[in-house]
Amino acid sequence: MKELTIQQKKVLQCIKFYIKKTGFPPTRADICRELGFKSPNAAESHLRALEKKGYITIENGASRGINLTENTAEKSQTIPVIGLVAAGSPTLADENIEKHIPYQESLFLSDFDYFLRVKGLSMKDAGIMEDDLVAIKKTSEVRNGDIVVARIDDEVTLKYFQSSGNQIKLIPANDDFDEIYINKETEGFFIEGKSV
Amino acid sequence: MKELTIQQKKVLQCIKFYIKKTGFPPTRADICRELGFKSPNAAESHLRALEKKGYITIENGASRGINLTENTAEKSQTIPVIGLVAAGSPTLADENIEKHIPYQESLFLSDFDYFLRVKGLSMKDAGIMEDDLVAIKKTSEVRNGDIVVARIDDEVTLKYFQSSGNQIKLIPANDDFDEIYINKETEGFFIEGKSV
DNA sequence: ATTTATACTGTATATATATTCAGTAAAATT
DNA sequence: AATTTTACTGAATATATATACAGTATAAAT
Repeated sequence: MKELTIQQKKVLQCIKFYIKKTGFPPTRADICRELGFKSPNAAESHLRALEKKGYITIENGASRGINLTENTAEKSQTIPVIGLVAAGSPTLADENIEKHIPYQESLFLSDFDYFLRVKGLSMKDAGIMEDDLVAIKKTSEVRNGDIVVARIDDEVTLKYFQSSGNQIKLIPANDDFDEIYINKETEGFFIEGKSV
Repeated sequence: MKELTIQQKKVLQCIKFYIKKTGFPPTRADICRELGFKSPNAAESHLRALEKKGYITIENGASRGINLTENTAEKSQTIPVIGLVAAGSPTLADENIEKHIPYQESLFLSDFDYFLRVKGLSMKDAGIMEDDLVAIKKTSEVRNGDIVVARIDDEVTLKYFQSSGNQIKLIPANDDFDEIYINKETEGFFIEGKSV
């Protein structure tokens, strides 16, 4: 497939993002708003270029008639892989990223932000073994029973989440490990995300 | 979530189908065309009902501003599971369906039509073991190297596909089994689908 | 018994939207 | 050196689209 220019890539990303956010494609005006163009024709021209290069199809006459071609929709993106080590990780800071791996967006539409490489066997009874990759979504909205990435100061662990009142229980899926009890308000305690 | 009426379900299905087909949501007029309504207000009313019941959100003023809510988009559907047995299966006829299993549409967007439960170990070197489920897409467009569901008269097997001219080779992934040679035009020979 | 929800047809309209035309200017290609 | 592509602004417009209003009729809920 023909290479895109930087601007064209921006427009394509803008379309993808807009669809992800709203559920439907943007209008010319929407693209202008997102990218700071002052004329709808700026968007129009880029769309026609993207169409010509085979990244999208445009239904003529239809509003929001933009369709990502199969190739574009499934265009492999990359997702960072982060190692679960004791001190301070995971963060998405560059120095913690093991590598980026390509993935088929269509296969993993349930959205997540990164893969966590598991160290240790504290979740082995949940089928999560050493060096497994767990898809993590960054969120602090977790429910009882969720497998969460919890940070206590500089230590980060993967555990089942169980909350009752102000008391939070972090439960490993391995009898050889102990449960952790912690208060919601504890300084330095934070839910980084959950497994999806 | 509040129950939908039959008509409302039809409209919701229509929206899902339209999005799958075109990549963007339908207009009121599109829905009317699909479902045979003669007034755009018929679609409008149904949309407002679907919105009220929480199945969609509508961006006011925007064209095609329909968004399936998370619950609706990920609404578990069911996929049939078919046992791979010698005589005549798999077909989607009711009597051959083991059961329907719910699945998260978002997790398996690469579309397929049914799961095939594998009997025997003829594909073991491809990592497909007895009782594994293989996702099958009904198609006769297959390429060399695809794992296909091939039917010869009443016998159905899962094999690698290799074609040269009119000659087709069906190759098992297990040295204990023999390759099958067959002519494209052979009566009773048919490619049912391929593994995805 | 009255209200509300469902399920439409039919008409009308403001506006959201695609799309064309006329330019300008720089960069890339031929 | 001439042409094409990229990358826009700015204005104009036909039409695609949402949406309100006026009805009709049946079923369900209160």
